[in-house]
Amino acid sequence: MTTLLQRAEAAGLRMTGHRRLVAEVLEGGGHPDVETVHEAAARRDPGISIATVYRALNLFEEAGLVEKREFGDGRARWEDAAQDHHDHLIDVATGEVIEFTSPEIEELQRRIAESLGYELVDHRLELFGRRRR
Amino acid sequence: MTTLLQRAEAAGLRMTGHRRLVAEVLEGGGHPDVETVHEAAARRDPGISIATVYRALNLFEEAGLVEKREFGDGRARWEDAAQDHHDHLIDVATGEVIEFTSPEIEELQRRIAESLGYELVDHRLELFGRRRR
DNA sequence: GTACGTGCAAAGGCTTTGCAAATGC
DNA sequence: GCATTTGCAAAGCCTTTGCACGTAC
Repeated sequence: MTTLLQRAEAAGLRMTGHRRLVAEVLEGGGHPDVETVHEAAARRDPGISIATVYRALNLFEEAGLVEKREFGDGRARWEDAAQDHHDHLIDVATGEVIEFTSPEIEELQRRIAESLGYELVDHRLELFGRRRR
Repeated sequence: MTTLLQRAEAAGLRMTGHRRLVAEVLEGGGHPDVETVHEAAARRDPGISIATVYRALNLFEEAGLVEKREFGDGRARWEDAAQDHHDHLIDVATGEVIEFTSPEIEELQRRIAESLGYELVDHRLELFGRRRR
């Protein structure tokens, strides 16, 4: 299992201290927004600016190493793209994000796109739910 | 079949001339962004400001009459909520938005949420595709 | 030494908002 | 008349960017 850092180096990116920090934060998992990534990185190197975090995230995204998500609250969330593909369920009460996978849904989506005359290149699926008591 | 205007009145909203214009534009269908709604409304009454369009759309949304969509390009798109529920396929080459419905996917989503211990309250599904030749 | 990375502050894009004037009922 | 709506411009929020300075190799 390769780390984000290893994949970034394999992609030919120059991995400076700051970029390493951002990569390590993302490896911590979750779906942090930019500010959260910045705070976590700044805990280890207070010198890192938020502009650098933005630039690093965009750089990683262009290289296909991380994924940008929009959950509808106006700011982007980021996650390591190394993991298997998954979708998200957002707890409407707490904002908690739960990951899940469903080969069935993936296949159904592909078939729907096809029936409309399209080749599926990407998709976005978010469920919003309320925890059952 | 009720119009957006009729539903807005039924909801107790004061439907001024400007709000009527915004409602009529949305009834024209499609997935217009705010600027597009404003342009269309201003064609009929050049006096309407974009602030009023924003306020009308948010008002309608709070009343559950229209839906706000985010397709990842940074601006919101709006549509009349009267129609049957549907999802969207976005043509990655042209940005064209195609609506579709799939009871199978709806049901699958409900079951997935349930298996995670959640009651599904909403969802968002967008497919991104490339037209097949 | 040259290209690249970074901090800072300014600017950009979309959206909201404070305020005074206009409008609806 | 009085509350609500509206236009305008300013401000807010997230994100990007210009520029000068630092750093990597």
